[in-house]
Amino acid sequence: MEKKVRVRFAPSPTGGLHLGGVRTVLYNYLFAKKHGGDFILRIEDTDQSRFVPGAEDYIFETLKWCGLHPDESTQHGGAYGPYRQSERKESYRKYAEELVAKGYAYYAFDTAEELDAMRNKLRTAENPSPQYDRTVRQQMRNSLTLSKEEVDALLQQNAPHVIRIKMPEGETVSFTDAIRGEVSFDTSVVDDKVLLKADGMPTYHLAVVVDDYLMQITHAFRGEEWLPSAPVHVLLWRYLFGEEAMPQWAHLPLILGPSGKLSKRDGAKYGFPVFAMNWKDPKTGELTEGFRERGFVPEAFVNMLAVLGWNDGTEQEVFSLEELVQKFSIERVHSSGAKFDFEKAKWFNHEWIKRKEVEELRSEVRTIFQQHDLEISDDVYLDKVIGLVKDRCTLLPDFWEHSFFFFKAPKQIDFTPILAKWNPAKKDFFQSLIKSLRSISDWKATSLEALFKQLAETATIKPGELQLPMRLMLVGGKFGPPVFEIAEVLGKEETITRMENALEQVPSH
RNA sequence: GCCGCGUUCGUCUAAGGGCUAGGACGCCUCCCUUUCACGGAGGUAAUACGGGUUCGAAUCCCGUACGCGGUACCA
Repeated sequence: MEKKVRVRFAPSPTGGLHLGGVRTVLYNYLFAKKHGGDFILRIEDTDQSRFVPGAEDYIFETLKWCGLHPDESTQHGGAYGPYRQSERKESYRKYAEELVAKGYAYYAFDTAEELDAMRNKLRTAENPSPQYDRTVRQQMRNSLTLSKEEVDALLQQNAPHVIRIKMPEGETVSFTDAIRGEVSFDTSVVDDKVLLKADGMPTYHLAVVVDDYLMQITHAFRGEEWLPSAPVHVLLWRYLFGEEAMPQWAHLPLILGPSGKLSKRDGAKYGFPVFAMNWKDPKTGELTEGFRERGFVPEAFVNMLAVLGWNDGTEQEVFSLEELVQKFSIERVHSSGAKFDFEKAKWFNHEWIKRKEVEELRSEVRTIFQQHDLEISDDVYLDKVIGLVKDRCTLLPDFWEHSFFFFKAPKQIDFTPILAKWNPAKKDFFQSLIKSLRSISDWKATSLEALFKQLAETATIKPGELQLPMRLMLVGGKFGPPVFEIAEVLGKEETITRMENALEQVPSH
C-alpha cells in the first residue's frame, strides 16, 4: 500500500535557526519527499512577546538556500492553511472548551503573583521546581475549587484566565517513537500544563495537537526536548480526536557543542558558525555567523547535517540531497546526541567543492573576488582558473589566495628562495626560454614543460633548479598549482610579460 | 529533587549473540611532487563501570556512574 505522508515542521520565528533546527527540517523534508508526501511548514508565533521581526523571512531564506523550501502549493492557500498559528487563533479555543466540558481540563484564574507565591511556598531542597499539578490544584483558584456560580461570574466579566489540562492520576501513557521504540510516562508526575493562555493564544501543546489533526499530519519529527511533554500530547489526542489518529512521532537527538548543548555562544567562543546564514537580531543587534557567509556550499552544509546522527548503513559519507531523499530512513537515525565537529564540516565542504562543476562555482567565486575589489568579466578565463584551483580550496574564500595571481601580475617578487643559487647561466636560460616561448605554437602545459626541459638539458642545468625561479616570476611566491599549468592558463602574452618583468628585477651579483 | 532519554577510538559512526570491533574526520609517517595542495600507502586510538543470562555479550537483563533534556501563561 502506498504511504501517504504529510510531515510538518514548525519553526519558531523567535530568533534564528540553529543547526539542530535545520536538521529537524531536513529530516522531515527527506522523509516526506521519499514517501511522496507533503512537507508543511508551520510558523509558531503564538508567543507575541518573543516575536522577532524578520525572523520568519530569515527562516524561509535559510531553507531556500539549503534546497528545502516547501512547495508553494503546500504553503500558500491550499486545503490546510493558514500556516501561521496567530492566524489560526480562533480554532483553538473551541477545542480547549471542549476539554473543559468533558472534564479533562479546567479554567484557572490564578495571577502570576499567586503562582509565584505557590512556588515559593512549596519550594524545598528536594523539590526545587514545584509544579501546578494534582497535589496543588485543589489549593488554587480554578474551576475545580470555585463554585460554578463564581466561575460563571468570572468568565462573564472576562476575568483573565487560562485553561489547564487536568492530568489524571496514576495512569501510564505510552507511545511508540520511530527512533526510540516504546516510551512511557506516569501521569502522576506530569503537571497540569496550560493549554490556552490568558491572551487566547494556545500553548505549543494545544496548538501542535489541533494543527496536526486539522492538517492531517501523519508524521512529525521534532527535537528531543519535546519528549517529556509527549504524554500531554498523547492525552490530548485521546481526549479530542482518538489516539489512533495520532501522527507517528520521532524525537530527534540534540546536536551538541564542544561542551554540552550547541549554543550561539559556542560559535563565537570556538570560531565556527552555528546558523546556516548570518543572522542579525534586530532587537539586540547581535550577529550570529552563518555557514553560507563562512564559505560553505549548501550541498556540503546539508550533507554534513544529514550524517550528524544518521547513516545509510554503508560506508558512504558524501550524499547529494537527491541521494538523501532516496536513502533516508527514520529508523536509522541515532537516539543519542552528536557533537558537532567543525573540522569534519570543512572536510565535507572540500569534498563538495572538488565534486562541483566549474559553472556551479562561478558566481560564488566571482563574489569572493568582488570582496577583494576584483571584477571579472571573462567567464572562459575564470572557468579555467576555477578548474585549476578548486581541488585546493576548502572554503569558498580560499579561492582568493589560491588564484588571485591569475588576475594580478605580481608587483613585487620575493627572490630570497632562489637568490643563493642564482647565476648568469640561469639568466641566460630564461632569456632563451622567452625567445623559444614566443615562437611556440602549441601553448599547452605539457608542451611548455617539454620545451622547458629540453632547453634546460641544453644549458646543462637541472630542470628542478629552474622551476622555482619560473614560479616566482609568474606568481611572485612559493605557491600555486603546477607551474606549467599556470603558464597555460595565463597565456603566451602574459607569461612572457611576467617573465621579462621579473628578469629585470632579479638582483644580479 | 523528580521524570525522561542517552553512553563504541579525541570527534562522527559500523557491527542487532559468534572472524584480529570496520570506516570517516583529525593527528603522525612514508610515497608522489624541487611550491603548496590533491592523490596513494601505512600508523595512532574505543565498547563507561559492576553484576547477571549464555557454550559465547559491544549487542539481552539489572544496578551504579556520568552526560543531556524537561520540570514556564517559551517554543
